[in-house]
Amino acid sequence: MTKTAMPGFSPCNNATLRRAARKLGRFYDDVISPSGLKGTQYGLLYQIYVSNEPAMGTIAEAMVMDLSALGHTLKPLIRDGFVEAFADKDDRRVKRVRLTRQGLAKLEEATKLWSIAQQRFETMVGTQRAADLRAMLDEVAALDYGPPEAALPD
Amino acid sequence: MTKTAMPGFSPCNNATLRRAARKLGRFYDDVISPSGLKGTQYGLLYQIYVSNEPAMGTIAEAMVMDLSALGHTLKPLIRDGFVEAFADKDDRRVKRVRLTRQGLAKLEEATKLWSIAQQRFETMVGTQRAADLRAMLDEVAALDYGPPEAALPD
DNA sequence: CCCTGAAAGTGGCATATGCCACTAATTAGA
DNA sequence: TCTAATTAGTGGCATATGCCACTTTCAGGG
Repeated sequence: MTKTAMPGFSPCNNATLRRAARKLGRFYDDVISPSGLKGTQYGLLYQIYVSNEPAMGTIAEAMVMDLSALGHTLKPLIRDGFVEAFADKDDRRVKRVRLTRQGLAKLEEATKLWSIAQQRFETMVGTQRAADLRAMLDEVAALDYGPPEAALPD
Repeated sequence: MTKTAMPGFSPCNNATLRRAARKLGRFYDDVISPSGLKGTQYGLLYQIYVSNEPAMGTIAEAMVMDLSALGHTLKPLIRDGFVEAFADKDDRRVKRVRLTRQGLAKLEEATKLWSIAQQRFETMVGTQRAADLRAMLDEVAALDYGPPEAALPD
């Protein structure tokens, strides 16, 4: 087996994770594309859908995403009328978001496609192994890479 | 435990993978940042380093990355003098790349930082579990999501 | 040797993500 | 109550990634 025939096989956990993310992302994107949404956008609409008119910070936290990055990612979805934002009534600093009627319709349309991708993937790696993988990834996403220095209790 | 205290827990393999990639990416980025490189750039320099004056297409394949995306990502590294490109002598369509003296020095500098991140991560999740995770991710990156339609043999 | 089709990159355009510097709105204090 | 510190977002800037339309080279078939 020539080394050029296989992936990079770097021992770096980060590089390996990104490599897999690129590949899987393209797969989901391809399958979901007929809806006009990217995989990431589908995930964002879904997160908003399952939340209760969440504040931006809440979504960012749930998605383990930078708040400003979320704001950027949200723009095209708002521009296309799938999501609408409004100020919180008790704290005007807080901006909440919700799906529009179109957004909900688009989410439902995309969910059918997502199911195909999801199922195809799970058929290939096995439902149980996929669940194990997600569990491991959830753990990674929840890790607390303690503060670089200081910030110790008391 | 309030639900806002944990990640989104989406059943979507793609969303879960991206979520973990964002978190881990930031961790490695933070630790490697003193070198001035991002985690992705470190990975790219490393890949070039372990290859033999690879053609762009070869790197793209090894990293399971789009060729044009690789070209874009390579620009800042060439601009900063860490990588240099040159045409293949037998096929002028092919562009090969290699690390410059500075690039090699920067890679060595960054590798020390990378080791810290790598070790901190593995201490948290366990060396064996990290290896298992990478194996699973390498498998995902190597999957063949057969052609959408047609393209069947004969 | 000329023409056609495949192969390798480039550039433009759009989304994905982060960090940093700021602004606006709240809350904690004196 | 007026001010300092904190919290939630925004905008700008830079990298990360992809897709598509081209341009340049090669490899073949006549």
